[in-house]
Amino acid sequence: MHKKFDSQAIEKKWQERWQASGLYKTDGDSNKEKLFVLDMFPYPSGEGLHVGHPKGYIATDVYSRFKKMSGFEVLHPMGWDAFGLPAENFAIKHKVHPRVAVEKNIANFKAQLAHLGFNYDWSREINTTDPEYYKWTQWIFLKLLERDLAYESHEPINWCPGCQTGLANEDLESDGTCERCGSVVEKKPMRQWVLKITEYADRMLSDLDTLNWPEHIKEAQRNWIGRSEGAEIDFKLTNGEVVTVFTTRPDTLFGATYLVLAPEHELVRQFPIENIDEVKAYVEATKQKSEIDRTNAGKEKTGVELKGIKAVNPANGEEIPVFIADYVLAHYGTGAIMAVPAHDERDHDFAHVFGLPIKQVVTDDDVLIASGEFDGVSTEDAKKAIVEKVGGRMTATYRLNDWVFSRQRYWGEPIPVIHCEKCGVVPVPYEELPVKLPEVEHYEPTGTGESPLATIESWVNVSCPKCGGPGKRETNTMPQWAGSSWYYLRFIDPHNDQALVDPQKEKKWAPVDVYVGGDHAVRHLIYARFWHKFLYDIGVVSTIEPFMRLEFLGFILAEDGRKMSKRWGNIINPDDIVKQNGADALRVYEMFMGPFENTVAWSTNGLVGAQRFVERVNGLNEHVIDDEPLEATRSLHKTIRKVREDIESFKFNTAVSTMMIFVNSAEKSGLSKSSYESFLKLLAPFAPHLTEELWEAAGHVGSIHVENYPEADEELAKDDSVTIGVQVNGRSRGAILIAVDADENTAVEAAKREVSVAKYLEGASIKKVIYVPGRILNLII
RNA sequence: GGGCGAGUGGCGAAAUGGUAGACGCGUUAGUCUUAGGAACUAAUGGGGCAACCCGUGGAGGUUCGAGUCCUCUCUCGCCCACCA
Repeated sequence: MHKKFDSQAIEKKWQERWQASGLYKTDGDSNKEKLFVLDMFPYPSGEGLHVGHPKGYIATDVYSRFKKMSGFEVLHPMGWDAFGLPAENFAIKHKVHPRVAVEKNIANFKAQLAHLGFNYDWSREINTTDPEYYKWTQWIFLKLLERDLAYESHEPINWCPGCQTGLANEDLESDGTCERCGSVVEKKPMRQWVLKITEYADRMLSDLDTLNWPEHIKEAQRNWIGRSEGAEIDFKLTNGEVVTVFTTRPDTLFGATYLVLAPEHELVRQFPIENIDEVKAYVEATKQKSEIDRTNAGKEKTGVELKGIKAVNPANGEEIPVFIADYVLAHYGTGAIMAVPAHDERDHDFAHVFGLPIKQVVTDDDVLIASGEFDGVSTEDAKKAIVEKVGGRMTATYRLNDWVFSRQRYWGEPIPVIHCEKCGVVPVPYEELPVKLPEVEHYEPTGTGESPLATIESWVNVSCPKCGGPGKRETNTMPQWAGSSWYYLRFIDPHNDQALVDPQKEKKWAPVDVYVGGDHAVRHLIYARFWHKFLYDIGVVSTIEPFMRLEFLGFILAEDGRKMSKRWGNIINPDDIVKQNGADALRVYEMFMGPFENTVAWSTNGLVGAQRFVERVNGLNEHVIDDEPLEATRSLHKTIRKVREDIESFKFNTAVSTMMIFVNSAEKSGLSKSSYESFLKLLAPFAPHLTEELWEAAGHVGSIHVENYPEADEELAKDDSVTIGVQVNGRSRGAILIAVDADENTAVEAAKREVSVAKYLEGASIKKVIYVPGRILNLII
């Protein structure tokens, strides 16, 4: 029977009691086995939550409640990733301090989350914009600087004219536009701070194997790091210089008929070149081009020959021409290539435009020809041999570039260094951290490539910590990804002002055991892994990886199949659902919608279905009887077994459906009080409010959420008879009900008695019997 | 162009190689009603009066038996991409 109930009253009652009793506080001194369950913490936007946001939070809530009830001490915290452009842009538009806007947004988010009954330990709440927090973000930067993993560079970087700030490669869409504002990103030479993430490329790649992550996320990371095995080969030039090229195909060296340098290549500036004006013009023209224009694969190849200079092919001594062309990228490999038009499509196109020789050196069978002593050698064997012969080096290169780490915006962590005329870059002494963001009149970017901080002279002008002379503070700030690259560690020890994290506590809680989120397959996870490995190297953390298991979630679309957005007016606020249908119904529905990793459209009808289920549970005590039939006991224990397995593997949809099946059958058969209470415990992680209420109504004093999660009794879960399908010649012809342990003869005899089967057996002899007990009987006639 | 996934009813989806479509939504019929977008009962992949036949994107294959394994192919999604 459905039994409606006042969900709002029940939810309010228990949410208040839980908070008052500190039920969800993590015990840092517990002797229980630890488990760190973490959500990707949200950016508290002004829009508030829509019903899609809590999906992951519900999952971690179910999982951590389940684990707590299974005897684990669970660390399950929440915090705010609150630096970044949206807050700043909001502040500019509405003329309020970003801090004020962020505080307001956080209060709103927190209230929305509270209505869903999550079991977060709020005493560990963190906020990346809190100076006590970003003190340690700055501390990490100084440590990186100490180890030469942070450096200043003047190379051209991505500049977004819309946001008026430099960006990392990771912040660009694949079409070369800014992921925030959609502007076409330009290349602009400017001073910036860069982190040597490439130093960790190999470790980030190989340690992926140690992680329990979805394969497609690992693959996305491998793609992003983009390791290519190949060789560096030196080409001598006729003017005495040497150009080093990177190639993955050293076996084709004999087919290299010209050399191409990136227009930005440093040697280009140093050559005495006959057609220097033409070359300069081309270099200039390249600078003007956006990344999109330059990397558009379909367009005709352009370039300029460096006249008066030839290169010598080290394989055969041939003199070959040298070009600059924009299809060669300065920041990949060595910024120079040997061109093999016969075996590379791009080189072929270029050779075609410039009328250069095309020399085939590999057959269709991957065997070398026209390669002197290497003729007949396989490409695989030739690679090493040729590199050795010409004195090259086998090496690897990466698509990944160092991390452009400065932003010319206000709302971020100040980079804690001081520029001194005498001493150069001087780190702010550790004891002076945090370098707090000063108050400013205007947060608008200056547009000059300088941060708004540069306009506050009283803040900028300081004395050099080293020599005491006049110095200027660094006015660039860190990117939004900084604070989120280590926040999981702060949850372990959120109020420590002496260390980033206490080593004892770190050993107890790290790493994150289960990490849940979506949307950040590459950036956040790459950056966080990089910082974690660095923190490992300097002894702050004890594990080589931060997140052992990752569960990637699929989003919830609006009912119309589009993304929920203000623009489409299709946003559903969880507060409204909580009011109309109840938090438990919302939670059950979001877990039931489909596989956790699937993106599924919201369905109000589906939600009502979940609500009906919750209401049936509310009426289930009316079916409690003194002696339940064996069938009901069996059903309970099978349900327990399945629900436990499903929660463990994040298959929440089938966990819910299993419980639905149980309720359906228990309503018909009746169930004992003990089975009823076991079921309440089983459902408690999904519907914490109602189960708590029913638990109390059943006469219990303590919370259901500290009860032991039910365990299946395998003996009681066993069926004694089972229906199995019967096939004749592999086609289904009926079914028989037999004992689970029935032998083959019994099964065959039962099949012969079954009318629907028997008619196929008439006048035929059984040649072969395939009998899989409990599964299938197949008779071959 | 390269890589990784995924294709099952009207919809979200289940299914250690063993009666495909559990569970939920929707739909249909009925019951009860102070007529409501409530609840309950039953039916619900397609075709056929029926016995039966056909069905997991398509074509082959392995197997007593294939949604599941193998080969080829089509479509969609995601990631990377003038990356040498």
